[in-house]
Amino acid sequence: MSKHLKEISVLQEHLSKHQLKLTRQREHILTVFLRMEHITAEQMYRLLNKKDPHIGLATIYRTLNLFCEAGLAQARHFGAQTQYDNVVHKGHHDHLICTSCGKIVEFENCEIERLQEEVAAKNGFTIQTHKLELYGLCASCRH
Amino acid sequence: MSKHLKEISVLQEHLSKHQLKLTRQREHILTVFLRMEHITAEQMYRLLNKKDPHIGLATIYRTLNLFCEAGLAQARHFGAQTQYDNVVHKGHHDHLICTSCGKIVEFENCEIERLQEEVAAKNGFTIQTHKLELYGLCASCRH
DNA sequence: TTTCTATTGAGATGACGAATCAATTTCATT
DNA sequence: AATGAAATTGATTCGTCATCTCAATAGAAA
Repeated sequence: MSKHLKEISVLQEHLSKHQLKLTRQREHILTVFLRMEHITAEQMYRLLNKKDPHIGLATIYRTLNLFCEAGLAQARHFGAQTQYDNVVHKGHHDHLICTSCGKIVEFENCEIERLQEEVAAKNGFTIQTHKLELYGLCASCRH
Repeated sequence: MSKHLKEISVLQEHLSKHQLKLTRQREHILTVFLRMEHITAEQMYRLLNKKDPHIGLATIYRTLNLFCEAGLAQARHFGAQTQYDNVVHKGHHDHLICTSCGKIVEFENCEIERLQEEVAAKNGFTIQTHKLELYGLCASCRH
C-alpha cells in the first residue's frame, strides 16, 4: 500500500469532498487496481477472494464505479463486459483493439489530443477526459 | 423502398450466396435501417411497431446481425447497448458529451481520422471502426 | 464512547441479447 | 399454380452482466 500514497490521497480527497468513507474494502480494491493496467469486476473478485474472502461482487462494482468518479479509473465496454482502466499510473492512453483476437495495444498521440481540444473549443466545451478506441484487425489476424 | 436499390442488391447478393431468403420482415427492417445513421434494436422495434405491429424483437436482433455479416451495418457498443451503424452513411461522427447536463454534440473531423489511420498503420492494424468520445462541460454548464 | 451516516454483502431485480422450437413462409422445382 | 424441403418467424426461455434492495455493520466526528 505504501507505494501508492499519491493515489490514496486522490481517493481520499474525492471521498472527503463527497462525505464518503475510507473502508477496508476500498483500500484492498484500490491496492489491486493500481497494480493492473485494466481489470474487470469479475477478475477483481477472483483476485481479492484469494486473500480476502469477504468482499462481495456488488461492492467491487460500486467501488470501481467510485474510482471512475474520482478520476482514477475509466470504464470501457468491450464485448459484453466492462473493463476498468487504470488512468493514474500510465497517464492517459488510448486503445487499438483487435476485433478478432481481442488484443489491445495502447497508444498516445499528442496531435490527436490537440485536435480534440480544438473541436471542443469550437463547440464551447471544456474537456475533462476522453475515450478513443480504434477497432480493427491486428497484423496476425489479417492473415 | 425504391430509393435503396443498391443496398437491396447488396443484401440480395449476400442472401443468395448463403442460401438465405428475402422476407417481408427483412425488407421492412432494411428500409428503416437505411434511413438512420445508427440505431439500436429497441429503437428499431419501436419504429417498426408503429406501422407493422408484427415483427418480433428476436427477428430484429437476428436481422441487424445479418446486416453486419452482409457488410451493410457495423455493431458498436455504446454504453450498455449495441448501436448498429449504417455503413452507407460513412460520414462517421463522434461525440462531445457534457458531464453535467448530458448534452451530446456530434462532430466530424477528418484530420483526427487521418491521424487515427496513421497510428493504426504504425501498429500493423487495419481500422474497421472507431469510437471517440470527449467528456467535459458545455458552455452553459461551465457558468 | 456515543451517535449519525455511509457502506457492506447476499440475494433479488433488471437489461440486453442470444437460443429454443413449433408454426409459418419462401422459393426452386414441378 | 401446386408442391415440398429448408429457412424464418415470434413468443418465450435462458444466460450473463451489472445494479438495486435492505437489514446488519463499520467509519468518523463530537
